[in-house]
Amino acid sequence: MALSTAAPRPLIQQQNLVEQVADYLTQAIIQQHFLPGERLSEVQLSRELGVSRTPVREAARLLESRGLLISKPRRGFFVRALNAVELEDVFDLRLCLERHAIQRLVESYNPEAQRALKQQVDVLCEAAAGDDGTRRIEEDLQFHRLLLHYAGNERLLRAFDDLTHELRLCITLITKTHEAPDTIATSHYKLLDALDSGSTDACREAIDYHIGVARKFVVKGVGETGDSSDEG
Amino acid sequence: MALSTAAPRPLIQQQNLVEQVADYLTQAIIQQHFLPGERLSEVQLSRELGVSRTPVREAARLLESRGLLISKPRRGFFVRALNAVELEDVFDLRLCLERHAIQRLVESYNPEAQRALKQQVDVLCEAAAGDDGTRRIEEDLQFHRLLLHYAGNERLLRAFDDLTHELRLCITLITKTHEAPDTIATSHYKLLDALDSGSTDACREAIDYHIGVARKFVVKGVGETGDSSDEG
DNA sequence: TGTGGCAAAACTGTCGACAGTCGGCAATCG
DNA sequence: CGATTGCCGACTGTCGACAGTTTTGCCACA
Repeated sequence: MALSTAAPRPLIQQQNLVEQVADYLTQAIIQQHFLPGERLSEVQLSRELGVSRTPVREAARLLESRGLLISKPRRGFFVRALNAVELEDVFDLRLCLERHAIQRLVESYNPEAQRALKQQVDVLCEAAAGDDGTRRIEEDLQFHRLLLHYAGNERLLRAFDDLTHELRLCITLITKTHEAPDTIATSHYKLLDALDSGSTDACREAIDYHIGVARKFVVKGVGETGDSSDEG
Repeated sequence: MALSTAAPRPLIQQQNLVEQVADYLTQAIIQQHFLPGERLSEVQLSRELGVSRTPVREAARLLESRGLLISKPRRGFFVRALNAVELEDVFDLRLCLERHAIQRLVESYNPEAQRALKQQVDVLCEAAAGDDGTRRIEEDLQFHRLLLHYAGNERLLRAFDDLTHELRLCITLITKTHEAPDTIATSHYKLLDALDSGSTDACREAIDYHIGVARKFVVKGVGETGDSSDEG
């Protein structure tokens, strides 16, 4: 939210039906009101939301491009189900992006970035102490988003945002396996320390460890629930 | 091409209008039939292609998600114009992805991958000797796509494919500044040699050099034409 | 009781139409 | 003569409808 990239958008914008439907669907999927692999009926949704099928279709296409839905021709849209391999790939790509970002960032580290990141870690720690698991994840992601932002490559940030959509696909799972508050705190402060040190090696080591831990927790969680999907 | 502009009847074989329109638009944009920043009228396009606005809209949304078009609410779709900074970001992300891929690949390098890559370099060299600039680029990209493919991370490959769409946005520009055939050949063989050596450092050095050269050529080309776009 | 096939229902892909909105042009006012 | 306001055309966002396809439900038959 706070990441306004100098976008001079209209101050008052009536939100499209498409965006509203997309938000609704996204939340419904994240909160597992639609289970992985479940089919979404356009007509049923449009009746439910009181709009025509057109905005529903366009919203569904949008979510498909974000990796939340999968469309099969003449069959409709299905909630995407990530299996263990796909989730491993997601974390591998995340590692790839964040390694790059933190190394770019350490080259141009400045007080503004330092302050913003530190503040976000504080917010995150506060959230981590609370009960809202979803908020904990979101603040965590927001920290990493800031990291990517201050790396100074908008395209890199977009790639990361695309990834996080898929991460949110199993957010309820993550909330259950998320680390303890103190672990989160120390883990993120280590990243800040590495940045402060100015050492690219230290940064790389810190981000590798950080993402490695997250990966281990989440992938293990998926393995336990046996969440997988075959499509034919 | 496949979509004639005013054919009498079976304009389009009944498969998937959205994909066909998307292909048509993609080709038209790549071949600069629609110039960067140009506005695309839904009604005009639908009349031109002999379909209704619905498939056109969905195809345009698809191309928007690929970064080829930009939509402004109530204004329509515009051909995306990459400025120098955005193009630098694209190449920076490409470097990020390919560095990661080649280091993953060197860990699991096998004869199959080796053979496929070598064969593609041969194809590329053959294309490089010819006159078709677009094919040269496509074979080049195909080599790198294979590289990502054999790295064994499907999600990484998808991120790369997303990037290449944006690269194709200025493909006519790239054809003009593309390296000489012999440069291309030696450059790609160096990558193969690095992989054969099994050294991660050598691989990283090779890919850094490789992408650095490409970046320099393309960004310079954009700078010369002064291609930029501001949006309000 | 289990199976195969047929008919009905439901759904997606596509279409044309309507209404609200945006940008440009001209008439009006200072 | 320049700035402002109201109007007009064009276009997008949204809708309901139709046609072809897929799924479902049922019944006959082994």
